[in-house]
Formats: sequence, C-alpha cells, structure tokens
Amino acid sequence: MGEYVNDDDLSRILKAVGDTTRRHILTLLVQEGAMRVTALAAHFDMSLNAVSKHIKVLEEAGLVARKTLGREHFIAAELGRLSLTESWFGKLKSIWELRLAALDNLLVSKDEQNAE
Amino acid sequence: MGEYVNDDDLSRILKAVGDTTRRHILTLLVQEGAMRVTALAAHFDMSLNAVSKHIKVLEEAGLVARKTLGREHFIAAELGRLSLTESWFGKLKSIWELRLAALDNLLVSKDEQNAE
DNA sequence: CCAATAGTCAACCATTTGGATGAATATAAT
DNA sequence: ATTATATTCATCCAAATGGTTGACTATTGG
Repeated sequence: MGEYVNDDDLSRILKAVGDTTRRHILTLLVQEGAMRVTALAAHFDMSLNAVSKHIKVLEEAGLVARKTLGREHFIAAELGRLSLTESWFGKLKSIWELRLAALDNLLVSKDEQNAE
Repeated sequence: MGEYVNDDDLSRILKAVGDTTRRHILTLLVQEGAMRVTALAAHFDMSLNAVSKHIKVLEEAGLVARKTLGREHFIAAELGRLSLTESWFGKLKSIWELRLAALDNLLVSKDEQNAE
C-alpha cells in the first residue's frame, strides 16, 4: 500500500513496456502462464538471444520473475509492478482535476462579485 | 469509447512517457495549465532546444497539444491519450484473471472427480 | 561418457536517443 | 528600421538500444 514511486523504477518499467516485442512477451505470459525462454522465443522472428535479452530487460524492471529448474528457466509475468505506472497516471489526473476545480471556484466567485 | 489500440501509438506513448524529463514536463503542464516553451524550459537544467525536442516527442505521441499565438507556442497536456496505455494494462490484467479462473475451474472439476 | 539441449555472456554493428550549439525564421517592441 | 524575443531546424556527438553471431556453462538423455 502507498508504495513510494521511485522515478528510476518508473522509467525502467515504462521503457521496458514501450517495446512491442516485450509487450508481446508479457501478453504471452499472462495468457499461458509461466513459459521457458525457448518456448517464448518460438513466437518471434528473431534469435533466441535477442528474446533472452528482452526477458532480461523485463526482469530488471520487475515485470517478470524467473524460476530456474535445472537448465530450464521459467519466466512468469509479474503484473504487480504495472500498478506503479497506474499510480503515476492517477496522480497526474488528480492534479489535473484539482486545478480544474480551482478554476471553477475562481469563476464562481467572479460570478458572485458580478451579482452584487 | 472502445478505441482501437494501435500498437505503434502505444509504443510511441509509452516511450514518450518513459523519460523523466518528459514526465516532469507533463506534471508541470497539468498543475500549471498551458505553458510557453521558454517557461517550461526554465524548470530544467538543459538547453531550451533540448526541452523543445522533448515537447515535440510528447506532441507526436499526442500527449500534448500546441497552440501558436504569434511567436509564442502554448503547450497543454492532453491526458486523454494516457487511457490507451491504461486500456492495454487493463486488457493484460483481464486475460490474467481469465486464466486464473480457468485454472480454478480445472481444480474444482478434479475435486468433483475425486469425490466420486 | 558423450552428445544434445537450455540458456547466458561477450563482442560487434546499425540505428535511435538525448543532449549541445549555431543558424534560421517569425513576431514584437522600440 | 532595427533590435530583441520565441521558437524551430540542422548538424554533430556520445551513449543507449535492439539485433546478430560465436563461444561458454550447465544440465539432461542415451
């Protein structure tokens, strides 16, 4: 609750999710559950290594968790971190609405002046 | 309503907002309302030109609108586009929950089998 | 034991990005 | 008319990004 939104974390998350391939990976993970690196890579027209790097970026952003069983790495989505971005968006919107409300009050008091 | 989420748009928006300076610009705009380029730039320890470029990126992502009055450009936040990202996050979460529900059903029917 | 499989790491490359600076353009002020 | 202000455009640069390939490590199966 009330988690502190670190700016660097936020940047890392948004950058991670700003790439099509990585969003696609996340989508696959939420619909299929945990997947191995090779299984994920099979969905993309690029090398295994490239996909592996994308996974690393997602992992560093905390959007994905890795469980290693023998030689196999199981990757699972961690949607929790997305709430950080949502809370930032929410903050923006609330500031926005606060300002609009303040403007409204200003207009109302002008009206009252005029009504005298 | 039900706006079609274009993948490239989404990438552009998320990349735009993945930069600290640009997030800061958006924050300033929502709290102050429309601002001139120079006024925005005054808040940052970088050249006017750099800020101008950041504004351009935000503009191309549709997160900001520009109204030109004479030589002055007034920049205003356009929070509407942020809903695109929210709807993507929402989609992810709903897929996620669908899958969990499906797993649940699976377990329940196994239970029923065992109960025979 | 040996070969195959699952992954990462390292080096390399082209492109993009975030910044700087200098010039150009358009408007406003004197 | 000239100068000052507001802003973008163009060029340049270093660093980051997204991709490739080749080598390396670790685990598993025959």
